[in-house]
Parts: sequence; structure tokens; C-alpha cells
Amino acid sequence: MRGISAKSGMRAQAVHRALKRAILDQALAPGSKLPEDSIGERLGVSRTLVREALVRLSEEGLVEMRPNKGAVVARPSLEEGRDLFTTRLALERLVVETLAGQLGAQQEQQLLDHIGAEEAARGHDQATSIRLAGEFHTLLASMTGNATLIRYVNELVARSSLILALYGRPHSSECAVSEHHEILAALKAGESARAVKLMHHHLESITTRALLPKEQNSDIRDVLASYAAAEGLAV
Amino acid sequence: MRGISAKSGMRAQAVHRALKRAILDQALAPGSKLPEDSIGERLGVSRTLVREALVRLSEEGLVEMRPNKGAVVARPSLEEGRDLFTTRLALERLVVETLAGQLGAQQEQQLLDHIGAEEAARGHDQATSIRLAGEFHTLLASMTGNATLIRYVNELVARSSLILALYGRPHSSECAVSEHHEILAALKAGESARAVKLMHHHLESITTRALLPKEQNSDIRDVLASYAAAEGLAV
DNA sequence: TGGGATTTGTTCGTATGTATT
DNA sequence: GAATACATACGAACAAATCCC
Repeated sequence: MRGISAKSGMRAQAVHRALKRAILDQALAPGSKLPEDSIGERLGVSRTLVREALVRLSEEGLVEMRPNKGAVVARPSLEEGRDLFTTRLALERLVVETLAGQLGAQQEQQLLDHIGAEEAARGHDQATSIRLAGEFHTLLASMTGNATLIRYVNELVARSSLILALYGRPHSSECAVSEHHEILAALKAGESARAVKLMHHHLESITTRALLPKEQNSDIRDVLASYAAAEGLAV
Repeated sequence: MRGISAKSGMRAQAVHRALKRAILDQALAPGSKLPEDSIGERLGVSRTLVREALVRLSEEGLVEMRPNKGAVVARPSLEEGRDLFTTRLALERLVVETLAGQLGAQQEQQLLDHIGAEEAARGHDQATSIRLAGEFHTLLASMTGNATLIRYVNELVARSSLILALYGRPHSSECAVSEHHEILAALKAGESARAVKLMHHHLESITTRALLPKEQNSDIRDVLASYAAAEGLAV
């Protein structure tokens, strides 16, 4: 139960990474309270450092800080989820456009290895599967060398896992590995437009798989609308 | 010389806004040191709150925090500048695609008014001119209603002003107002592709106006390369 | 190199605000 | 609605690193 040990000035970042990891692993589910005191006690640092980490996380959209009421793991709405994936697509489109036909042999191998790891984890290790699926996208982004782009894609991939945790269907991330393979093939072939199209399809299928439940818990008036129409009632 | 006065839990954000404004107004130039103590003294708060604001600003890319060495206003490199504009274009492309043919009468008027203000400020109020030019883009983004997109466009527009402060030619933002007008016209007409093309051209002209000086202050070896080639020397 | 001045890193106490009974 | 318990907001002070002469 030793706390964080690192040289001066680095511990806040360690706290940040620990919390981020816990959130992405869903050890801390969306909505979970994040009391500065108990976190600090658990990690062996004072509340100040926990606070700094929470501020960082809130800037990244993983944590929501409610003034005077403490921080909680963010619980993005369905609409925020859809907007997030829309934005993510715009950025990942830039990623594949940048990378098409530009990958070095070493990079191609790295991506192949990654996809291999995804296949290896498929089926029997759900948590790893999910993590690797996200990391494929951040790995691609990192190969652009565009710092801003990398940072935003990382952020959105992280937040995507919150969305999937809230609204995703169980076992919904399994079918994506082959799509990763197709994207890589298009990039290697330098077929930019096809890579964009594949990425579009890939992200869209994630979105709809995850966000389709929209119908289920929407406003009762919307739910009833179709029944009314079927009965020749209302509008 | 009164300090910040606001209710509990809001003062850190007030510090954040004050510093951000000072940076964007170039009252604090890129590279300026940001000592926690003197800032706190000037704003009437303790270092704790200044620190929180600095952390926020560093997450936004406006401030660079060097461990044990204090924070400074960010000084993005030319390469970071180019990457930033590339990313910005990908996002603003999404903005105009989302908005084309979808603007309400009220929104069109708001944009027209804004462009009017830009024209009014042109020539005699450089600082206002620059600020309004950026705000046109954030105003457009805000009309999408996409929170993630809004946040990133805001961030990149803010950081763009750092780039322009560092590498932009003086008086370089003057010719942009008419381009804003053209973009609005394309959006009103619902001509999505044309709006995208105009936005592309608009941002690219800003980029090249600003980032062309690359040649001037680059590595001396690069500078000499063209002379060497002209003289049939080296490679 | 060395040592004092300055600035950052961190802890913790008190005040203030929120939730609960 | 008041009292209590608990969490956050903020600041003062100490420790450690850096800078400067």
C-alpha cells in the first residue's frame, strides 16, 4: 500500500495517470464520486496534488468538476456522445489522409503487430480488447507527428470509452479488428479516399452500435409518436 | 488595484480568464514568464488559485509549465504552427459542412453584424481587428451546437493568435473580412462544397502569410542550401 | 564553486459550503 | 429548519529546486 514515489514535480502527473487509467479501465465508472481526500490517502499524496490532477482531467473531459460539490467521473449525454464521434471522425479523417501512402516499413510492421495483439486478445480478454481497439487509433494518430492532432485524438478516444461504457452494447467491440486490417491495407496501398471511407464506416458502426439505444430511453412523447401514427392518432 | 471579487469556487476561473485575455491581447507576449507570486499579488489571490489557472492554460496549450522552472506563455514552433493550422482546417471543415444550408435567419443576421463590426474596426484598431477575426470562427463553431467541436475550435483559434504574434507579418489580418463574407454567402446558399473550399483557402492564406517567413529564420544550413545549389556547390 | 535570494512544490489548517437527519 | 457531518475552497508556511552574483 505504498503511495506514489517519484521525484519532485512529477507526482501530480503520476496521480493524473493513475486516475485516468482507473477511469479508462472502468474501475471508476461514469458518475463515480472522486473525493480528494480518500484518493489522496489511497495514493499517498495530499489533496493539493489530487486537485491538480482532477483539474487536468476535467480539462480533458473525463471528469466533471461541480463547484463546491466535488468531482465525478464524467457522464456524457447521448447527444454529447454523437457530437464527440462526429468530431472524432473529422480528425481521424485527417489522420488517414496524412498517412495514406506515407507509412514506413517499420510503422507498417508496428501496426500489424498491434492488430495481431488485438486478435490475440479477442474473445477471452474483454478489457484488453477494448483498450487495444482504442490504442489502434491513437497509434495511427501518433504516426502523423502532428502534436495537436495526436493530443485531440487521444482525448477523444479516451472519452469514447466513457460513451461506450454508458451506452455501448456488451461485446460490441469484437467485430472491429478486421476493419482495422482493412484500413491498414488501404493506407499501405496509398488509397487515401478508400482509407477515409473505411474509417468513416468504422467509426459510424461503432457509433450506431453504441448509440442506437437512443430510442429506448428517449422522451415518452417520441416513443408514443410512432404508436399514435400507427393508430391514426395525433400527427 | 482591487483584486478579483467573486463568490467562492469561481475565483480560479476568474484568474484563468484574466490571464487568458492578457495572453490573447498580447499584453503577455509568448515566452513571458508567469511567476505565481506576482500574478497572485496583482490579482489579489493566493498562489493556489494562480497555479490552478496555469494548469488549465497549459492544458489548453497557451502556457508551458516547466517543472521547477515556472510557467511561461507558450512559444509554439513553426512546425507546431503548421500542424495546428492543418488540424484547425479539419475541424473548421466540419463546422461549415454542418452549417451549410442550416443557418437560421437570426444566426445569419448575427454573422452579418459581426462582419460589420470587423469592417468597422478595420484599419484603425488593429487589436480589435485581430480579436474579431478570430471570433468570427468561434462564432461559427458555436452555431453547430457541437460542444466538443466548439471547445477545440476555440482552443485552436486562441493558439493561432500566439502563432500570428510570433510569426505573422504585421497588418496581415486585414484582407480577411471579405473572405468571411464569402463564406457566409456560401453557407446561406447551402453550397457546402464551396464553403469548404473557401474556408480552406481562407485558412491557408492565413497560414502562408504567417508561416512563410520560415525561410528567413530557419537553420543556417537550410538558408545556405539554396545559395550552394545556385553556385553548383554541395548537394 | 558556493551561497544567498527567489521561485516552485507540497502539506495541512481553517473557513465555507453542501448534504443529511 | 437546525444541527451535524462531511467535502471542498483557499491560504499560510515549510521544503526543495533553481537562479544569480
